[in-house]
Amino acid sequence: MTKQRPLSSETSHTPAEKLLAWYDRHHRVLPWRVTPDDYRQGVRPDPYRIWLSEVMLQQTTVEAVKAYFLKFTGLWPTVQALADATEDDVLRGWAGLGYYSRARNLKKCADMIAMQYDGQFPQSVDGLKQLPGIGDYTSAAIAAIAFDIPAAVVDGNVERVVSRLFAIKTVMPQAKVEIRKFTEQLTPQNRPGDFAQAMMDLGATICTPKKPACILCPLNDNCAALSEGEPELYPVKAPKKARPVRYGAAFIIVSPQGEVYLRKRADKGLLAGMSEVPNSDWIAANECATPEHIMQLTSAERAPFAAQWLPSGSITHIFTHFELRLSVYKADVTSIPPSNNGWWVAQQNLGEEALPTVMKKAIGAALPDTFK
DNA sequence: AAACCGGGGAC
DNA sequence: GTCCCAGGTTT
Repeated sequence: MTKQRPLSSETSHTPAEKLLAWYDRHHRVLPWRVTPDDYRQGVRPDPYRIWLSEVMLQQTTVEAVKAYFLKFTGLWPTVQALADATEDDVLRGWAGLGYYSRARNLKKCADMIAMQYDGQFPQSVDGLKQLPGIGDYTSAAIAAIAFDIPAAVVDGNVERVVSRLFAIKTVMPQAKVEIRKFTEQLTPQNRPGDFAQAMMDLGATICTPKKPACILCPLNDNCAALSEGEPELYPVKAPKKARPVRYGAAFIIVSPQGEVYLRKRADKGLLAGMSEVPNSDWIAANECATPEHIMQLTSAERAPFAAQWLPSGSITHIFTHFELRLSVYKADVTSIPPSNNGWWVAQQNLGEEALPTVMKKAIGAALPDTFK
């Protein structure tokens, strides 16, 4: 009696089994990742490195994270080492990566693990989710990848893959509930960590937002969106709102020794706890704003004190929810009026400060050789 | 549910 | 220019 064979490429393998077989051949090699072969040899991921990578990867591309991950693990190889660092150390290390509350929560979390958890990460989704900076996605990702717990790991890649597999018509973010349910249904008991990473690799390399490579996809037989003919229509998203423009002025203050004057931003709100050059408030102007009004918003009259302010160009910087246009002014001074509680930094040492990109742009406009 | 919170790369 | 990236927190 011969065994019945399927007529098409459709087999009895589950989507998870097909995806894991694809992952064994096509997985990305990343600095924080244990390869499937190494995992079979008994190698296990370091929960500290998985946590660190997952926080860095929140809304941030793999390519951008690599260098920061290597820098952080070099400076702070363990969660205890990170707990022993200062918050300013961590913010300086994070400068340029964005979403700086991640760095502040990272430090808080390291302190908690060191002080209250005996240096060990909780080995459950619920336990992990109690920690600062660890939400639905990151708790599931650490549980799955570091501890091989069959948690449903749903990031932007998985949302795209699953919404296409099942041709989910519900608009985002309302569709997240359905997507989670389907992801739980897909997640296997065997190799859940590799399954989560495989879903993300599939979304990053095959099931891409535009022009997905469906011909190469191990799940193309299972994909309802491909059957419909336009997989790139998923996930369905609502139109986005326009980004308002804010205006202001930044002031590069230079000492006789060529140092630049910096100060520290408030510990809440935009760029919290980071360093800055003195600058005005950033005011939104609607489309009806007159050129005179914008001139006023970007004027040297908004400086923290009177000086010979030299117009030194302007910069534009895009934040998540507004666009910022700053006029930049420079002045050489011999002293700073009191109540400007900042500090002086030699120009060649500015790279070691916790300067967000917008501030590096402003300094670069007035002092072009600073960040070469 | 919506707003807030960076920066950069691909197109 | 647009989109979106291994999202979390706050309101």
